Amino acid sequence: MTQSEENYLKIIYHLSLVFKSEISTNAIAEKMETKASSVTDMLKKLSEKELVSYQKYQGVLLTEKGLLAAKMIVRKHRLWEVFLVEKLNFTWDEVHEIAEELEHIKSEKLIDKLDKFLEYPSKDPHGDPIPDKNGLIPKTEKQLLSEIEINKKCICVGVKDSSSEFLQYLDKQKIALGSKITILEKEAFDDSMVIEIKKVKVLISSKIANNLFIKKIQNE
Amino acid sequence: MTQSEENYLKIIYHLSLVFKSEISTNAIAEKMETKASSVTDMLKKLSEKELVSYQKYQGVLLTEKGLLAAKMIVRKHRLWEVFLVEKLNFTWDEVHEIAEELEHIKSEKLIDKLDKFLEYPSKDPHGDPIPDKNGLIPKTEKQLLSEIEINKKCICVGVKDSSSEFLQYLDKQKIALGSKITILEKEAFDDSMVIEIKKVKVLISSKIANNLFIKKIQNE
DNA sequence: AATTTTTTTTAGATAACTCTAAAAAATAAG
DNA sequence: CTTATTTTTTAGAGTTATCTAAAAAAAATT
Repeated sequence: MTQSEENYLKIIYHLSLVFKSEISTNAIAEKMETKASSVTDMLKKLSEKELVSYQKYQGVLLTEKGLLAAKMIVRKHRLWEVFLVEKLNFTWDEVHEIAEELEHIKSEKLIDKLDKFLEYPSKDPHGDPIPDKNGLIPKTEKQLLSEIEINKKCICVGVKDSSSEFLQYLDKQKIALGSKITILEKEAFDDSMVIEIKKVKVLISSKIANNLFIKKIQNE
Repeated sequence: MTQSEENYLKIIYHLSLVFKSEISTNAIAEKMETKASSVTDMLKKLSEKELVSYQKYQGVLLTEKGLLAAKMIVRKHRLWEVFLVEKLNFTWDEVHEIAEELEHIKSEKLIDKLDKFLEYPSKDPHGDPIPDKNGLIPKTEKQLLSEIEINKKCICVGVKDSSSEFLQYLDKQKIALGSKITILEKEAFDDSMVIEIKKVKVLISSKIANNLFIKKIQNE
């Protein structure tokens, strides 16, 4: 499988988690930052290899085989991210691009040994789950901060947007995975909120609240 | 720089360590397992980029710029090999192919952090020196086992051939980097020798003796 | 239901890297 | 020093992945 094929598969996979039905040519083109005609060519190729089921003008779905292949790429990407942060001391906003390259290294043994070296992590530095070698993905209940009621306590478990800008903003506000957050106020007009984190009150816009995954703390 | 360009540069570099003068098109083609015509095309391209100085029919030499670029690829390759052996517990005969892929990952910061993580190793798992970030290569005096006189004691410091077959043969004979070797007998007829290693006598063919680098032990 | 707009596909072209076959240059041999 | 051999380059073609522009199909609008 070429690097390009792997990139397409991965993007189709991510899109299919959002839109449960067929993925359109244009949706793929936009994510890949390429032209629809290029996508059509690639879809034919992936279809030949039985990695996707593709009907002209109808979009694509991953086959079983394609789904597993996509999960293995995601597994590699996220394991490398853990390595970069945990072992090489990269910050969480720096690792995505490097992992985009590392995820294409072809050696199952390498990934299994890396997994062991990292002590079988279940989440990457952004809180996203790491598929195991059979493609099984650890389920975690998580909600967007924007969905939580006032006065609730919760814990930050992931980010929806993992762009450097957003991650660096979180760093600045001292919000990290594992941080405890209490919602003090909600402003209905613009959906902003005031939260308390490490004894400090912080104003959070709706855009931020819509990109931060949290888990409610039980028994509180 | 593309992966292909990097591979050519690296091979020209390795060849230029053996043949000190211009490297021929055919020599490169053989090492790259490709056709001479493909090499000619690439040499023109590398020449355009001022990575090699190339005169039609006269072979190539690396420029300063090309030499440094080649050394950086070698640096990456060898650092990744150390990582694979030291951290992921690969054996020394398994790491070459994986490092061939890893060496093309483009991030200077990654390599510097990897270097630090590995505590700035000066040699890879086969005893080859690792260029530092400026391209400086730690010099080590080493000789082939075949060049050593009878009754001398020496220490194994590297391999000339790093094919899996040779490395696995060495493993079988319990010969590793750092092993102490004493030459007990030399047979002039076929240049074979008997050595003692870990109290065991082993017959070594001339082919083996010509591919094992050793350093004489001083004061003995 | 017909028309307009959007989406998707096809057709043809380009760039990087490779190949085969033929031509040109360099080297070796008689 | 002329001829034969080897080496290297050129010319033309194939592959993969991309693009633009035009055609075809699907979806939306009047």
